[in-house]
Amino acid sequence: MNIQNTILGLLLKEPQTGYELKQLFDSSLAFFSGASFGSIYPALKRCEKEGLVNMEMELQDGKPNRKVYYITEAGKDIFLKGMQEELTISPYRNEFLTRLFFFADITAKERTHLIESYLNYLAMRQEQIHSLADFAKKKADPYQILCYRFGLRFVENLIANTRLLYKELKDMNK
Amino acid sequence: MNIQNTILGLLLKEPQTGYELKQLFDSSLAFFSGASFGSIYPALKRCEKEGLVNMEMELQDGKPNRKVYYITEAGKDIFLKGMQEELTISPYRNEFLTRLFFFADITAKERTHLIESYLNYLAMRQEQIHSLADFAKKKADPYQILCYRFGLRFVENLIANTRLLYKELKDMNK
DNA sequence: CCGGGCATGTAATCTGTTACATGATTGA
DNA sequence: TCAATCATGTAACAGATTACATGCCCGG
Repeated sequence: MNIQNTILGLLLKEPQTGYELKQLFDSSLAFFSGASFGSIYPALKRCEKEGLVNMEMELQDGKPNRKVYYITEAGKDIFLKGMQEELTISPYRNEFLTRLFFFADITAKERTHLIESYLNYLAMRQEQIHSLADFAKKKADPYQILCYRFGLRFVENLIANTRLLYKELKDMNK
Repeated sequence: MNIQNTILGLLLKEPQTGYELKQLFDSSLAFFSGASFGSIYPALKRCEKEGLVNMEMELQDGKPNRKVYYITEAGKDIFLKGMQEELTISPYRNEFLTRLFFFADITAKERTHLIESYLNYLAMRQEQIHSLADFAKKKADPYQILCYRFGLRFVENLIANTRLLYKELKDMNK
């Protein structure tokens, strides 16, 4: 699922502006997706040109006008096709594991620091998901709640795994 | 860590050709990294131009000549700088979780199929790591063994998590 | 005789981010 | 007064992949 199809999926739930889509990418979707304005706005224009969405301008005073995008039947078709395609996972690059692979080349202090940085990062990710509890309770559909719970367990597992690694590292020097 | 620095790290352990580096990316590093020839060969050329590696041609008959690359002191410096930089994790896109977020839009059959596909994928990943057992026992340094063990637990957790998700999904229809 | 392994490389393409540009309002 | 929020957009760049091009040897 590229950004375009993810946007179509979001518009299927509710018509939105590019700005609001960005906020969704930064909150509800932040754990497993993301997008910058530089990719959202061009994608919306492309979709409009191809008839996948319609745009309606909402005039505002004081603030810039809002361009609200609605998905079309053609857009829905494209989105569903993407959802039904065989699942192909593009090889994902894990920065932490790559560095761990080369731990022999740095000092003990640097090793410790890297693991602690990673644990800090994971704590931040965990908070990020926890902050979605409200969304999960109020606006999420049952499957999005599964998604939320899956994410929670995923981070918990990662943290436990990293702590174990930390322990193993310490035990090596005994 | 971009591909260039990963290559430098590998050359620090042992001088290699681009072809051999590709094999490493496809085996030992496959779980958390990856690279195509189209990125490896240009990276090696760039490194040579910048004095980060030296090249020695090994003439072969029957087969094409091998270009063996050796890391230089300058190359080692660059690699270590990369290792010592603050850990920054670029937001990673999870194809499966993205689709799960939109499960409400597809049929029950398609939902089941997607989860099963993901479990198949994870089983493949698990096999991929298991196939490194020999490497871990013979050629890996102690930290690479930690990396290997971390990876094993990571997939195991993911599989358990996905099975739980599967169960939760089934329980929804009761 | 054909596919796969060995071995190198380039060009076109893709998909996205970062940085820049604009500009009004609101709250600390 | 200064930063943040609302709101849209473009241009330059980055970092890779895919497909193509070459060519010999070996085993089934």
